[in-house]
Amino acid sequence: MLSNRQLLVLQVIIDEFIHTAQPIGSRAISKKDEVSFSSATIRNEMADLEEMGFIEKTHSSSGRVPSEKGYRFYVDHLLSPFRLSNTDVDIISDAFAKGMIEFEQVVQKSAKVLSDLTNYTSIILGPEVFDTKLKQLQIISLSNQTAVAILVTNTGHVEHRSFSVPANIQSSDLEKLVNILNDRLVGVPIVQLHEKLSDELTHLLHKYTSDFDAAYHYLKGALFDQQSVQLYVGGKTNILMQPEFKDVEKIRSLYSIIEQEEEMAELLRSNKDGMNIMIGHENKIDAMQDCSLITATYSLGDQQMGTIALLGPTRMEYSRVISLVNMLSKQLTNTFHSWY
Amino acid sequence: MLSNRQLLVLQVIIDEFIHTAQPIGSRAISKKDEVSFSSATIRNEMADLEEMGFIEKTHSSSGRVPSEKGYRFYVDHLLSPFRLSNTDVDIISDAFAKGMIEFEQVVQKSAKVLSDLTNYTSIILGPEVFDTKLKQLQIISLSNQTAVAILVTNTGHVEHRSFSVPANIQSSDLEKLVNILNDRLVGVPIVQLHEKLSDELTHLLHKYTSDFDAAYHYLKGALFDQQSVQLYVGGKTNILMQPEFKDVEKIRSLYSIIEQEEEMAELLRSNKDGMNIMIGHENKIDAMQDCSLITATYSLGDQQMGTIALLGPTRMEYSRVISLVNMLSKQLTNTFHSWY
DNA sequence: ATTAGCACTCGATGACAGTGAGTGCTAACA
DNA sequence: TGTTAGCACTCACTGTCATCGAGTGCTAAT
Repeated sequence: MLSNRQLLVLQVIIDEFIHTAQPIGSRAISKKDEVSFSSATIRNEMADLEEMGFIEKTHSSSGRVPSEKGYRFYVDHLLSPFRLSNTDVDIISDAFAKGMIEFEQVVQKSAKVLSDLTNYTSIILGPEVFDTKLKQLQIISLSNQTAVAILVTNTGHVEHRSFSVPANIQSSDLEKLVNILNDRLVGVPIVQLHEKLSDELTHLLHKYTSDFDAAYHYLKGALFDQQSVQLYVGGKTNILMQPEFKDVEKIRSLYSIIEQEEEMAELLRSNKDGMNIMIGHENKIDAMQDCSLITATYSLGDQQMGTIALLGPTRMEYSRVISLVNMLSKQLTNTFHSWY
Repeated sequence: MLSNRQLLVLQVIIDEFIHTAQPIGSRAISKKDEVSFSSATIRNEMADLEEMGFIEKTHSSSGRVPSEKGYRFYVDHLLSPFRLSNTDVDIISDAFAKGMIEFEQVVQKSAKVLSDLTNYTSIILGPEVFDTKLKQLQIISLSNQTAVAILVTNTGHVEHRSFSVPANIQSSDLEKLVNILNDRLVGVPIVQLHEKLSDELTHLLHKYTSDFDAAYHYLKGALFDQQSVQLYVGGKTNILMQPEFKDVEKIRSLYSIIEQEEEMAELLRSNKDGMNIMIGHENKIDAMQDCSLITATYSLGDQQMGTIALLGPTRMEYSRVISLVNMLSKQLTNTFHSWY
């Protein structure tokens, strides 16, 4: 395979390019302390590395730039275990130090910390609701015609929705309905809630007046209309600071992808457990072909819960970034674990 | 002041520039149907208009471009009452047609519609809570150590916050506390809630065990910690489509302003009732000096409630945009009015 | 008062040469 | 045989120069 010297040269090229975003020439490499060969020797090695597809020229007499295959090799074989700086560790610890209780809060904070530390864009797929159970259902009348339905889960998640109450339904009817629903549904996993609500209760409700039917209809609409994906994005504008995105068109296409929450969620969900690194064209999505996407799952117990991701240019500070994503996913897992 | 012909020329220049974003030459103007003078005549008028500061050259032999003073004159004196197209009206009506009940929902939708229709960025300052009253307070225990506090207003707004319960507080204590609080606080305007909570209840609570003190402390923290500004932004990426923003640096500074919610809210709040148009340097904020900001207030009864704003380049389609902002603010006012 | 005509300005475009950072190759060397 | 010095070559980049054309301002004719 690759000689030690070739490994060294490749490593230097990628390390350097990651920081300067400029093609690297043989002379620059030979001047590095850890390299003790002349530029001519380096040139030979570089020609070989290019032939093998690990590096590329931008034009016939330019320095070399890592190819996607180069990056892939780099993350697979050349990454030395990276020690996060104390400040990095401190910042993350601090973020988790304050007693946070809500999923949303924790995840939001994580997204912010991750994007701030990396200057890339973080995307976190919020905790999926596999294990989440209904804690309480409430309906509060606001006026004769309006009411707000509130759903609380055992994880502290609160979902609410206002709806208009048809004239023929009394607020006392609603109360009764809610009582029945609470009796039957508290403790039911959220994912089964819709089903349970339909299956078990439809006939039960029919025992009572037909008003319940209408009420049920409205309530269902109120609670299950919007299946909201929990996607938290941090540092969206960090993309603008990367030199590879000085083209407004690129930025636009990337933003429009990120904003398609359903697709992004699907993309993140599709990753396997643990850490995943997608480099350039390994990403299916067109607008991401100049980007790398690093994902890691976090979990509650043995249930996978969500995904934490970082989106940046292929020229990414992989070693540090991987450690950060790793640490954050562990922190999330720990935090959630400590709650139950 | 300005002769009719000068008015005509100025109008043509601005109308044209708004659509092409290119400097306009005398020949182009003279070829317009509504203009029946030779290019030489136009040139003389343009020289005068320039001397008066309404138009500018980008270089010594270029066509003319409107100055900020020109835009100001245009919106003050040259805007013909604009009839919105049927599709525009339909889209807005449709958006409000579906029975929406929550402030958030309505405002969010408005922001989206406005930015979609204009291709600019809309910013809506959500309904301020002057008239909003507490409808109900709830505390739901999630586990021994955690609970979620839920606050519902008469406007259907739901605010919630999880918090950890100190070991020495029983969930029954919390229940009692909430009962007391509800007795005393339901119907109290949200703005006074904090004050009322401190003033009236502190001594009352002392009657009971000191545990209440701690519970009160936690509850207060849970409910009043974050005074969240309700700022809804729509079409943030529309900025990227404007030719005046092909410079990434400009985009960044603009985004960073928009993201400073507190400042933006303050800016929007500072506008007087009715419609306001700020052109270029009339905006205090540096990053907005190439932009125009159109704001309009919407209201509930005679209480001012919030502000709807549209941010675009100074080269803005003023006539249509003003009508749209106007219509939307009216729609918001109507909608909210119909609720009470 | 209007306009035709003309000299002038200046950004944009393309051709061209010079520069320099980089390469590949060859021949000399340890 | 692996390494390196040397050299010819490539090509992006920069600055200069001429050309072009859209536009102006001014003057003189109508």
